[in-house]
Amino acid sequence: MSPDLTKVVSILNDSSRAAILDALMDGKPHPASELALVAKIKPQTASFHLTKMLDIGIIDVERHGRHRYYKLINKEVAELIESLYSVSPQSKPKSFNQVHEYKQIHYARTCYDHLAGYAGVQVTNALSQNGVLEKQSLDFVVTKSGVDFFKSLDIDVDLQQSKRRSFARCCLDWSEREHHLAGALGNSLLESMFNRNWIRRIPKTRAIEVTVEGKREMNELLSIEL
Amino acid sequence: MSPDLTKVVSILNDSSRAAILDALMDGKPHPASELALVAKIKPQTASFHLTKMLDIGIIDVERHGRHRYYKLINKEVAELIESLYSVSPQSKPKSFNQVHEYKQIHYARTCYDHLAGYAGVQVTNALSQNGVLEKQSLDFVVTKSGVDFFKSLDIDVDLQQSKRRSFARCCLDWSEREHHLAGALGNSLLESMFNRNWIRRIPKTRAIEVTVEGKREMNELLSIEL
DNA sequence: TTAACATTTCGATTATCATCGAAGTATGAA
DNA sequence: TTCATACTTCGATGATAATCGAAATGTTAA
Repeated sequence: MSPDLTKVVSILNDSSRAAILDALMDGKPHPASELALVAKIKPQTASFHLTKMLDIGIIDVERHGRHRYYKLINKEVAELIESLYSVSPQSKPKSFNQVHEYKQIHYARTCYDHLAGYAGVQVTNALSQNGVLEKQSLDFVVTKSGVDFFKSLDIDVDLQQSKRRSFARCCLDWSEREHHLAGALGNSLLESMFNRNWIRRIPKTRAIEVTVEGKREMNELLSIEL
Repeated sequence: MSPDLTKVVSILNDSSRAAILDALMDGKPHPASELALVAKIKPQTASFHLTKMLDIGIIDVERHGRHRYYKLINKEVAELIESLYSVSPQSKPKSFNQVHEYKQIHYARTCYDHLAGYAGVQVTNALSQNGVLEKQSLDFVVTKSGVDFFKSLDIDVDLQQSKRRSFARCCLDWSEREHHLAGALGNSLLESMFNRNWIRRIPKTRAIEVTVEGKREMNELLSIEL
């Protein structure tokens, strides 16, 4: 069951909540105090917004000791928000620092639990061009040779396919306005890239940097220039 | 220059404005009094909303005598609104009458100045399958044989292509969640279908009905069952 | 137990905004 | 001119909602 658009739209209509959701777009749990900080509001106000978002069912809480960790309820919500942003470009950044962040987040970032941004779209397109994936409506299917490709990255395609969650969805990238790979396969690929030290999280943001090693390996494997 | 998402979102967040915009989605000019009527608000209130939408630049006015005709400023805005609706299904209709309207509008409607809904998507898909169009990212290109096909409907592809406005865009259909044909070519096709009496406007709505003649001809031409 | 901390609930304040009555402007008709 | 119509502007009202101080709850650490 997908979330109600009008509710999500009214939630997104407030700048504090938009900031909170942006922080949650990495798919990981964040404590309430941190979310208050990024939205530049007092903890009470953040709590007010968080219960509101809990009520309409787009986020979830886990209690650990005196902390409460909030996260997006599922990847459908992440994709809905991502696609809402993709329909129109966001406002231009102002300060020097903003320009830097803007570049980072456009280059590579996590979208829920898979890779997005320029790098995410480049990788996805390369996988299509090299005959690993084939786009089929709004999903990808893995080709025969694709199974071997993923095996070389320690990803068991059959295992991923058997999981309950959707396997290999197209997710609309707001910065590139093209599709990138999402779903269980997209997540496995992201994890594999972390394990191989091809990519690294940039602290305090959901931006990602591609290591020198990662650029070399991916150039060799997929003929892409990152 | 595409409209600012956050502004459009905040505009769409009000039910009166949503009703007005829905009425304007047929791309044609409507007098202010009519818009007040469909939104079930007093003329002053409608005027308030209309000036607001004028300010952010998503609608336009034409004065004819004592009337003022409002319309969407361009098809980009129509497509933005259409795609905002497509990311999540709208609420279920209640009354018998609503169910009827719901069915009509899902079956076929105008989206700005091209054909949308089940019929619109069917026609677009058939054009792809019959080798008339090819999807290329978020646009369509007309094949060699496609040029002849359109000529048989009195549409000069070269002429349409030379126009300033975008030629053959993919527009995301909110009811079918698939792409249909938009742009100058989509508009020409709609006009041609009206001229041939294949389709007809259903008064007071932006719903469209396909005539018996239209069903027969399109079945013959494109092998689709409408 | 006590103190510090994370978070929420409550209550008050303030800001924003949709709504509509009343009055004003412009146009067309008689 | 005079009246009706279409629409807008102005001003008041009421509803909604974001914000935060104060106080309460619960949790950890000493």
